Amino acid sequence: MTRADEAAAPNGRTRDAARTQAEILDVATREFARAGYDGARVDEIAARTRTTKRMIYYYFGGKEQLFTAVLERAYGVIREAERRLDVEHLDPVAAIRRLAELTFDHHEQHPDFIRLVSIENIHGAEHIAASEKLGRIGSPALDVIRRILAAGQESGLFTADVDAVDLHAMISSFCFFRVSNRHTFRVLFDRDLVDPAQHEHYRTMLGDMVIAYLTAERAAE
Amino acid sequence: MTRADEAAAPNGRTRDAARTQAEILDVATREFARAGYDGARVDEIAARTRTTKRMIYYYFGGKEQLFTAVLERAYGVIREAERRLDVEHLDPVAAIRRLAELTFDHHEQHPDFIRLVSIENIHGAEHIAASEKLGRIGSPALDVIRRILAAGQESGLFTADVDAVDLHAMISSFCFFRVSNRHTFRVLFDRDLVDPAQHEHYRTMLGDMVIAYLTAERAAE
DNA sequence: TCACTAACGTACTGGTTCGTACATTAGTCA
DNA sequence: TGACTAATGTACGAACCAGTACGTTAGTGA
Repeated sequence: MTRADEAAAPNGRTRDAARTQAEILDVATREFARAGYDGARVDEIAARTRTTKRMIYYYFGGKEQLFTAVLERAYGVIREAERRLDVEHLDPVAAIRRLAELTFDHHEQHPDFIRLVSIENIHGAEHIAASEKLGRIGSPALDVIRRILAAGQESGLFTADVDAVDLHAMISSFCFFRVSNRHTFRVLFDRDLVDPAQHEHYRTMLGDMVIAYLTAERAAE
Repeated sequence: MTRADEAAAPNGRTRDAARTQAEILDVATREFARAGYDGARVDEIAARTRTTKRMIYYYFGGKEQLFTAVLERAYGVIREAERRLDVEHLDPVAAIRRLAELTFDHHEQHPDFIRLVSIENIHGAEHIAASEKLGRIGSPALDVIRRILAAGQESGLFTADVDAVDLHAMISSFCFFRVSNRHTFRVLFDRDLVDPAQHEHYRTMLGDMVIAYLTAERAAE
């Protein structure tokens, strides 16, 4: 049930529902990320698969549902990474920095995911709204942030009274923008935000920004 | 040469190249922002105009060039707003906050612009790269940031040694994300980042974040 | 081993959509 | 005022593309 089992094939053409579906999802992810929802071609996806267009409709129903399935899997990947994060042993400052870096790294390593989310926003998030899987789960990152924030605020280390969702937005915005807008930013300002040589530079900048915000001395509010 | 001059029309149908072009651009902006580049329909744009599809090709050449023209005008609007900004009389902290708020407000008030930029990034910024107008101008905001940053760093008020482009990226990321990703964010985290009731909340958060970053006490670097 | 079904392939269609060939009219300048 | 051109309208075509009707084969359980 894990992936393909090429060995079992008699002459090369085996029937394997799970593998076929996974292959379609892989190719569809690239195609949707490449060209957007309307720019993506079902025929193109089929052509890059070892199967045919008929199978896409057989397994997923249509282009819309295929895109929804692609989104569900992409969100699943980052949630899994967030779940694996362990910051219990760190102090609040180090823990927040660690979480921010996880988001930073994941976004950088998964530009297709960023593109899919951008595309989904162009379409008003209608696909994830219709998805049952993505509807009411809530991100694991949010739970982590909540715990760190509570510890940091209680100890007096964190002076800002943000809530977890807003802090998540702050971290995500920096990480997301850097990848999603790198093309226009490069053309307009002649700077590559995803230049590997600047990786550490921006990673540090993000952490500094978040920590500075959380620990700043506030004037009387 | 400013806009239309309805008065001159004898019975309602006048020939006015400037007005026709402006009207096409207005409608095209909405249509591209609504549906993305590939989702936008040239026929739909023509239908919502007082002219015909023929005119779109007559004046702009094609769908691609029309989209480029739409982008050029949209960028022109924000650059004009940045040019009008006057922060010379403010101290560096207030000046940076003021500039951040300008970006914040502009992005909030021009969601179509945000969508167009998102769409352009999906397409690798190929249209603005091909544009002569947008190629080598550089944003007025950048000049403003450079001056403020120099003053703030000289006076010792700003401890961070960022450059103007990176600071611009930081400010833009927060403002852009809030608008561009509001749909997925609302569905996934049940929070409307563009809720009018939270306008001041996020505006303050942005300013606090940037100022905290710029003025934070750094450990020895 | 045979029947049954899940998995798969081929060929096609109906609607859509960008773009254009061709025809026409309003303004303007000599 | 008449000729010339910029501006505009109509009708159509060719390609493209999501989706499907119909037919076939591999595995599997009785």
